[in-house]
Amino acid sequence: MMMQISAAELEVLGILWAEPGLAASDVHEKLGDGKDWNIRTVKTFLARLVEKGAATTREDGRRYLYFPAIDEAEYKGSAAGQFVDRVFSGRAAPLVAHLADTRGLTKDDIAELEKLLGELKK
Amino acid sequence: MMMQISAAELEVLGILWAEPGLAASDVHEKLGDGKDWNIRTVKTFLARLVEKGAATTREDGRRYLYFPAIDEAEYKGSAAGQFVDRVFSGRAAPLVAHLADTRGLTKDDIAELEKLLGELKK
DNA sequence: TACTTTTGACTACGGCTGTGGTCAATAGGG
DNA sequence: CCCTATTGACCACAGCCGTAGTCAAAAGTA
Repeated sequence: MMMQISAAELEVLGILWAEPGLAASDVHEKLGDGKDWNIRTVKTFLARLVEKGAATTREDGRRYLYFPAIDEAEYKGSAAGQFVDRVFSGRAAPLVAHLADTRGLTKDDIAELEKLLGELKK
Repeated sequence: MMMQISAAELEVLGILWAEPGLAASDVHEKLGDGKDWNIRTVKTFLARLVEKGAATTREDGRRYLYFPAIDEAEYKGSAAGQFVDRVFSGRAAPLVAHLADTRGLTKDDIAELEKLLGELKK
């Protein structure tokens, strides 16, 4: 059973995956445009990630530096699995079909998927 | 902005998509093996789906028959979109790659995806 | 008719979530 | 040296979620 990480927490964890060892204020600054969370909100999410075992801290003087404690690829794979199970009864193809249908896939997406399929067939 | 439907509610809604016009007790009976929810729990989910506008009712004597009020394909497409945005920055290919990686794709999946890609390229 | 079952309506309740406030200690600026 | 800004620790609070319980009316059953 995979750790339960909320959307907001994942946003924060994503920043740590991209750049481990940030302080809370750094994470706050690196948030995307849409997310104008209060610094305390960011700290709450960091604290919850630590509680959940998804991140760890190292003391750095008066503050903490935060590091991811779970593997990005592993987490994403598991999340993807849960999602297809939940919504698409475990079938990957309908998922891609729906994506293609509602938002379209770029030429790049298609090329990348083809390459991937080529490798999988071996 | 898509309706927010929880995992448990979606399970119930899935039953209504497969067979619209069921009563609460019918839905209860049709639940998969793992889900041995109390009938009252099922009724709570049905009521919440109605509150959220994801299902509607028709009176049938003393009870209600429940019908989905949102389109299955549309919902799934939107859910898939939100998921890839949230976890994979909107890229479909890495999602499939992770699925392949952590759980493997069946020969059927691969064949289906290839067919799909063939159509998309046209 | 008297009892049991089913149904909808309403209520409960602890955990998770998003959002941030309060407080006290400390570090840095003037 | 004093004031302000920053930081962690702790707290709050409403809304959603999973999981039902209670109650009263109605339907079915002996």
